Amino acid sequence: MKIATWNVNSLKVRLPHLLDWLAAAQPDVVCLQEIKLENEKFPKAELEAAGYEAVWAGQKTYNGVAIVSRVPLADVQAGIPGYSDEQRRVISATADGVRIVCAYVPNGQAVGSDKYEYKLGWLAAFTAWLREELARSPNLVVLGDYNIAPDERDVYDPKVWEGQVLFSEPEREAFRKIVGLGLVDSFRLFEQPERSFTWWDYRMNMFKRKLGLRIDHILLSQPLAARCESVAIDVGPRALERPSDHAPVIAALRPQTQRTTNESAVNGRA
DNA sequence: ATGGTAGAAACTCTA
Repeated sequence: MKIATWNVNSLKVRLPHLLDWLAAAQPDVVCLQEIKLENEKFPKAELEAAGYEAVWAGQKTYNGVAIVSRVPLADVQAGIPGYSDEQRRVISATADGVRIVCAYVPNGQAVGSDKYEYKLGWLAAFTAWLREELARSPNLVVLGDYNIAPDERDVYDPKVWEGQVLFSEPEREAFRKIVGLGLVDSFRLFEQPERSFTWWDYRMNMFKRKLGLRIDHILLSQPLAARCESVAIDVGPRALERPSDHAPVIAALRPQTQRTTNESAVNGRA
């Protein structure tokens, strides 16, 4: 199974990019963030025509998440149970025996701001819930826009970003706590190019200058990490006209029945 | 030190 995450920054604007990318990358599941549209305006028919079903939790103007899949989705749940939040940031479903949590972590705006406090409180609630979810579902993937660069390697200039929102120590500590539940940052299971990023500010030609952050992540439970054979950032869509400011990240998982030592190709489609 | 861009919406907020 190929599973991906992509903050599309408006699904209305980015639908052509998404449809092109589905055809090119052939993911089985794509988790979307910042769809920025009301539930009634979700492009269900367009995705169905491409062979994908979807579940979503949208709202007007801001936030909004969706899971798009060509594998049947079951047990859909929106939000963090017991955490009241008007902002649509989480949707979960099960596909092919894998429990999928699609998350859009708050941005936090600036260290010390009200939004930053909301981000840390949100992360605490998210983490407490994930602990239970992981106990219920050993095959768990928690993916999305975390709005946290966990390591110095994940920031184009750690000196510039030290103490700044997206890279501040409390945020990175919150990320480590999530990983500490027993999850793996799948991207780092494999050798990766230097300066691998998933987000580049629209301003100041940051993408062309290759100055970005790695803030979108695919965290896998141990059983899924054992099945993971590749993880990559696809910068292609970020280079298109009128792009999202984020690039998709895609992970390939071997089938559950296959031995982890088996080297036969299961990702034959490019 | 500021502003630079993009999206949605509506003259501003969020990222």
